[in-house]
Amino acid sequence: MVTETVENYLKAVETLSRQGEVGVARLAQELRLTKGTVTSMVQRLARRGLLRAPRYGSVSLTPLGRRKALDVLRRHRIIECFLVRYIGLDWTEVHVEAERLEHALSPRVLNRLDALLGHPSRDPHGDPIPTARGHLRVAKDVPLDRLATGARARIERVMHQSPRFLRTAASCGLLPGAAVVVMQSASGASGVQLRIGRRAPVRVGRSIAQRVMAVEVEQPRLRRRASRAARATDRKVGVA
Amino acid sequence: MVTETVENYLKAVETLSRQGEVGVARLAQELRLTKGTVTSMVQRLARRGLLRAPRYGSVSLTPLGRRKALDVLRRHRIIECFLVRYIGLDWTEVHVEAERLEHALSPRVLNRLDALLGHPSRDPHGDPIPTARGHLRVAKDVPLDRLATGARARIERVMHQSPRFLRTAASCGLLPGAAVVVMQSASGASGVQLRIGRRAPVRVGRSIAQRVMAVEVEQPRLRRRASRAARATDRKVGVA
DNA sequence: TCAGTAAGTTTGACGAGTCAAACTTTGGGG
DNA sequence: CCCCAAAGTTTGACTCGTCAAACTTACTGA
Repeated sequence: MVTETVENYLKAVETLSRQGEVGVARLAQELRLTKGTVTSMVQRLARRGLLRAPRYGSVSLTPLGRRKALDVLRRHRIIECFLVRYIGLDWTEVHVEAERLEHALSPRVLNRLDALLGHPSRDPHGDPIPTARGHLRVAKDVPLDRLATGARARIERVMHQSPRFLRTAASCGLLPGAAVVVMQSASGASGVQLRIGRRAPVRVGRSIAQRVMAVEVEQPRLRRRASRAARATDRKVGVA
Repeated sequence: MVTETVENYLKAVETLSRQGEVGVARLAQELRLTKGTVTSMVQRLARRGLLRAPRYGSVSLTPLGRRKALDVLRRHRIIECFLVRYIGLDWTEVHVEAERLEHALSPRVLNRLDALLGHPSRDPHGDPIPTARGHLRVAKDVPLDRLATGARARIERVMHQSPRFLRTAASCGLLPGAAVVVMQSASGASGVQLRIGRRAPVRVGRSIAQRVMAVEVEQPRLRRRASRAARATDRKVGVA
């Protein structure tokens, strides 16, 4: 039987492994447990064939474990969609709710939700939803602070769970789907200067720019007044 | 912290106590645990002030415990409504789904659901929904096998969790809201003969008749042929 | 090369929740 | 009045998930 706890470990390994090696310390931090706890749990899960845990090495999912992890992730993200669209929760707040509900959702209810939502491919944060057969589309987006000056891009994902963070991002227009133009690319610790949609340019701090993912767009849409240099002195919408 | 397990114990005590004394054996049967397990858990809950557990006596809820029990019940029943109305599950099947989800529902989501549903007062089985302030309307309905011949009544509740049972009841028209006329009251082990809605009369077995609750109705709706065979003789059920 | 530190593991302990099996109490029928 | 079955309790054991603290390993940089 896969308990809630086990599901959380698998989910954590899956998500962390998209950003590098997954060590015990990293997992412990993510799950808010001690290293010792994680070591022993990870060893048990390895014995159960859900993940690989080479001694002193990086933890990784077995095909079985990955399957189950994507299953949880699918439930999580579908619930997020549902909470936003039908229950009317704000997208900045759904994560924690989904975290609780994801473990209590039967396949039957999940399928109905999925159908009701029209089989969405992304959750409200822009993260891709694994398919029912356990396939997860790999995103090829890039954090804002890796975009060059002049680049035009579309926001794909805002990768953070904290409502605080998400509200900040949302308040300056950084939400999935938004069009941005890089006025001044990231350098040093100073962040990026962006024009987001039709708003006046804003400076976005590193901590945010690293967590907001975008894809470049060649044809932004036809514009007549291409140059609108420094009209941005008022309107201090958001800083970070 | 009130765990899922604790919630289930409290809910069981609450529901069982509406049908008599709540002993350890009864609880154990309901929760599908051994008597020993229940004894020890019940003692712990008593220590925590959630219920009273006199040695060798009947278990009962303290005000605090009752409050929490009704809270769970409220979540359970609101979810049932929701699953039927929005998710499109059949009312005969929602119980088990609600059983899982009830523990994962935050107050915030619960309130949204409640509002979305228009603050329903009954769940799909006809059971009353406790209010947000912890008040539960006492039903004054009566099982079908206590109705006299000639009685006209409205089905209020179908008190069973099993989809099998509920489908059987539903298939002969016994669902909350249905109008029935007792053609022949229950006697011995032979059940009741009923006319349900406009259907042809059916005989309903004891096991079902005991679990389907109804309230008598004086004016069934205007009828022209007021006088009929066996009417005034056996009205021993009426409240007045 | 090697010391210091970060990462990982082990150990011993604990609470929750459970069972099986032995034991005790209660209450009703002969 | 006594006995016995049903109800309730106790005991000892187990798994899961967790922690703190001691310990080991691996890596980094001086």
